[in-house]
Amino acid sequence: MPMLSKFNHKENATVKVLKHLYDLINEGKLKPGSKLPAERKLAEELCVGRTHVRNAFAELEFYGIVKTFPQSGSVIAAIHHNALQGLISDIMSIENYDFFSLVETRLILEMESVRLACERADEKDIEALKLAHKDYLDNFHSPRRVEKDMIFHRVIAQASRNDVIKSMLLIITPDILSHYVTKDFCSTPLPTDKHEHQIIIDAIEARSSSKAVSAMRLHLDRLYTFAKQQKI
Amino acid sequence: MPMLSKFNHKENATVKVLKHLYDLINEGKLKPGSKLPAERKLAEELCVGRTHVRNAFAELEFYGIVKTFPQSGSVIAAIHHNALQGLISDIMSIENYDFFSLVETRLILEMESVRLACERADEKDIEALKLAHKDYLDNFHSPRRVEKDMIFHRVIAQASRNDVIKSMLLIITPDILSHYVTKDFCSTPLPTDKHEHQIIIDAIEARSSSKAVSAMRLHLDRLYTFAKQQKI
DNA sequence: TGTCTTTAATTGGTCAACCAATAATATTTT
DNA sequence: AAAATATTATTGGTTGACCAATTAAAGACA
Repeated sequence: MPMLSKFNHKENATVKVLKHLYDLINEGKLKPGSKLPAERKLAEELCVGRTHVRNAFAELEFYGIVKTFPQSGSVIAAIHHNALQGLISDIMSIENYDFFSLVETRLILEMESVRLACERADEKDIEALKLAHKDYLDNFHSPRRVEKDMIFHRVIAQASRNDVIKSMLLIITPDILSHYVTKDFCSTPLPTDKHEHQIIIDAIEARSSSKAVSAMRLHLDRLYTFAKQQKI
Repeated sequence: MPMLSKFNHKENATVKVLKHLYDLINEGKLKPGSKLPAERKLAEELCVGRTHVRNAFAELEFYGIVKTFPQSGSVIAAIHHNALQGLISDIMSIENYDFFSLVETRLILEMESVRLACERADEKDIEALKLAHKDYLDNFHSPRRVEKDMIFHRVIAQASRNDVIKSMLLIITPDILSHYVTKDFCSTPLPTDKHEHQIIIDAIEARSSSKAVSAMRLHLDRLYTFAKQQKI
């Protein structure tokens, strides 16, 4: 049950608020760039607790279309009402993601991550990478292997010097993990994994981004194929 | 002030809870996979309101490392304590992202988005794309142009059939927008933008992913260059 | 009349009490 | 003694009240 949204949308109270804001925009009662109703007022009008209103506002703020000022109020982004409605609509429709999309996205981000790492990694990064790989090898036959692999990839993301990509991987990787422990994927370690990690390290050290990217693709190919056939 | 984290980290009460959990794991008092302390208990121990504890738990749940069960308690992910600490540490360190990383990530996601759209878009998607472009052209000399452009790109993301990428773009695009309205970027429309959109549409319709990707790169090149020189 | 000061109302942020569901314990029954 | 049942305690979820800061309004003064 992977989520990219902070809130569980089974709780309809929050989406009720979002829907109401959507309607207010639709009716022209809430102009883009203007202050939106006070939390208490909205809560009373919709007969929901103020907590839910605050949750809705927080989610909108997360997506950058609302800015809340303490003891003053909240304002909605000054973009056209059609765009606003589209954004809110998208936010409400955010639910659980399918496994394949998660894996596909991870593949993309990991490939870009390692490509950037080739350009930007310094000696310290490469040292950390080698250490993470050693740690991975030491735990190769233990259940910790999966987590050590995760750490290995996080070190690469760190070396990419792009905190946005790093955070995005941070978000989706645990979701993927929880998915394939239930599907009993990766229960037995493959010896090829050892070499694949080493190839990636060598490519980064040699600053060969093409080699690093293709090595990363190969490394994640089994997961990708697995996700693809799960989809069907 | 772009954030990828739902919570404002200026409020130190929440990070105080995260730090405490980190310490508990460090001291071995909180074992991976076990139940973590009750919200009330933590709140009292740390002399903070339960709201802050709940915020911390919600953030950890967002990143998939805790799961909360109503009227029962919350459990922490059953991964090795080193990995857990790394995740919590990363979460706490999430702050504002630099503009360049945001733009770089957007470029990556947009290119992949349009590549997938070439493979997966159906007639309905292409129709919506043409409509969005027409809408863009109609507002080319109005301040709405920026939002219409945003919608155009969202239609592409929709056609990519990858909701994870779509959501990620949804998160970072408003941040980028707010950045370059303050920097007075894109204040005057460039005629080339019109043709660039059209080239992308044609490439998608012709299922030519290489053309579509390079067209997208070209389309975002001005923004990318702008972000690059802002970085210095 | 116009400006400054003071006061009252409104706002988001925080907290503590309450609710229903769960888990643990005590009690009864077989 | 063991199992089933009833009771109590604990849990996350929710609500309403309170707090300090801000804003709007009213009043005083020039």
